[in-house]
Amino acid sequence: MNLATKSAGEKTRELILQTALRLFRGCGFEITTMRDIARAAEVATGAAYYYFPSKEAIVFAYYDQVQRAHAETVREEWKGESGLRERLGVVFHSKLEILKDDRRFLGALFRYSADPQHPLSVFGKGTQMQRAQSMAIFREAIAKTSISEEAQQLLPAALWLVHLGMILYFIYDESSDQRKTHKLLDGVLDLLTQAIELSDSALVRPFVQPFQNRVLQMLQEAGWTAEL
Amino acid sequence: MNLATKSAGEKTRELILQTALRLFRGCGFEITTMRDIARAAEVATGAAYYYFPSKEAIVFAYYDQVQRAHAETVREEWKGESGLRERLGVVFHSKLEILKDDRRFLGALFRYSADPQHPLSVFGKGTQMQRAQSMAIFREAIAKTSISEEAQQLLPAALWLVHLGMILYFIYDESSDQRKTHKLLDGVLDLLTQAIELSDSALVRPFVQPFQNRVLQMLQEAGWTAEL
DNA sequence: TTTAGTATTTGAACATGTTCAAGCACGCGG
DNA sequence: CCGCGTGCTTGAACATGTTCAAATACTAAA
Repeated sequence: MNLATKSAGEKTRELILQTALRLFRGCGFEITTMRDIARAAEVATGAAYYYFPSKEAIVFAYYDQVQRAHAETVREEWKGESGLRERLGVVFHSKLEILKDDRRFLGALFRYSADPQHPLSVFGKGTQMQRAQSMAIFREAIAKTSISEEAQQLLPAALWLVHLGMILYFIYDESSDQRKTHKLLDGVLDLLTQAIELSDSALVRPFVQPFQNRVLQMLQEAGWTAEL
Repeated sequence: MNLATKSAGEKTRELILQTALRLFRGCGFEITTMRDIARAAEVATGAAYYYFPSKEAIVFAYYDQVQRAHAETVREEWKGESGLRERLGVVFHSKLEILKDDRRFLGALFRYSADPQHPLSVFGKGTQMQRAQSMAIFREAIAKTSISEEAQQLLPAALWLVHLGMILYFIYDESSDQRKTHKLLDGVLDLLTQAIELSDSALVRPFVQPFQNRVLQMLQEAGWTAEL
C-alpha cells in the first residue's frame, strides 16, 4: 500500500498516530492530552476520536505497528538461524530493540491488564487477535526443532508470558542501553533451552519427567494453552 | 483504637472508605464516580479528596486494610502448622479468601503497575512499604524451616511475585468459588516445596545444583532480592 | 455536470477526576 | 464568655477524556 492508494482518512489516521507517538515519547503518556495531539496534528479534537475510540486505543494501534515490524524483522533475521537458542534470541532481542525508545510510555499498554472486563486488557478477549499473532511468532520459532508434542502446545503461551515479563523488566531497567535486561534475557534463554534439552537426555529424564508432566498438566488445567 | 478515641476526621475517612468499597463492589471501579461516593457517604466531593489524594488511593487504602487482615489471619492460622507446605498454604489461601468478594474491582490495584513513574505502581518506589510488609509474611513463613541461606534471601521476593500472579489468575477465574485458582495454587505449592526438598536430596543435587545456582545468580544480578 | 450519498471534520457540550479559596466548628488560653 | 487557631467541610471551578449533531469534502452514479 503506497501513498497514492491511501485515502484522505488513512493519511489523517496515520498523521494522528505518529503525532501522538511523538508527543508520548517526548512528554509521556499522562501529560499528553488528546487536545495536544489534535492541535499538534492540526485537526479537531473530534478527528482524533473519529479514528481512535480512546486515548489507549492509540497505544494499541502503536502496538499493532510494533507487531508488524517485529514479525518482519524476525523473519528477516531468522534466515540462516536454525538453532532453537538463536531463533529465540532473535525474537526477544529484536522486540526490545523495536521498543527501546518507547519505554517511557510503554506502561500504558499494561494499564488495564488486570481488569478482565476492559476491552484493552492484555489478557482479555478484546486483545485475542494481538495475542494470537504474538504467540504465532513463538510457535514459528520452535516449529522445526525437536521438541516434544506437548511442549509445542504449551511453549508459545509460556514464551509469550516470559516475553511480557521481560518487557516489564525492560520498562523499569535504568541501566545504560538496558544492558541488564539483555543480560538477564540471555541468561533466561540459555537456561530455558538447556532445560528443554536436558529434559530429553536419558540420564536425568526419569527424575525430571514427573515434574515436567505435572507442570504441563497444571498449565493445561489452568487453561494455559496456546489458544489462551 | 475504639470509636471513642477516633477524631471526627478519622470517622469521616473510614466512612468514605467503606462507602467507596461498597459502591466499588456493587457497581465496579470505573462506574463509581467520586461524586457518587461523596453523595452516598453524605459529604462533599472535596471531603473525599481531603482524605484520599485520588480515586486510586482509595483502592490502596483498601489494600492496606487487606494486608492488616491478612497478617492477623495468617498468624492465627499458623498456630500449630510448622511444615513449609502448610504454612505457605495458609498464606496463599487466606489471602484469596480475604479478596474473594472484591475480584470485580481488584484490577484497579494493578492499573499503574507497569509505569515506574507512577506513585501507585505495584513495583515502584511509592509502594515499597506495602511490598516489604507483604514479603515479610513470606519470610516469616519460611523462617524456621531448613532452607538454605541463599534461598532465604530470594524466596520472599519470588513468592511475592507468585502471589501477585495468583491474584491475577484469581481475578480472571470465573469458575464457581474460584475453584480453579485454589486447585492451581495447591499444585504450584506442592511443586514448589517438593522442588525445594528435591534440590537438597543427594541423588539429584549434582544435576540440579548448577541450574539452581545459575537461577539464583541471575535473580541476584537482576536485583531480584527481598529488598526489591 | 449535477446530485445523492458517504466519509471526514469540526468544535461546542458533557462527564468525571481533581483543585482550591472560602466557610464552619470545635477546643483551648485568656 | 471571647477570640483564635487548627482541623474539617464545602461546592464551585478547572482540566481533560469523550460524545455528538451539524458542516464540509469527496465519490460515484445518472
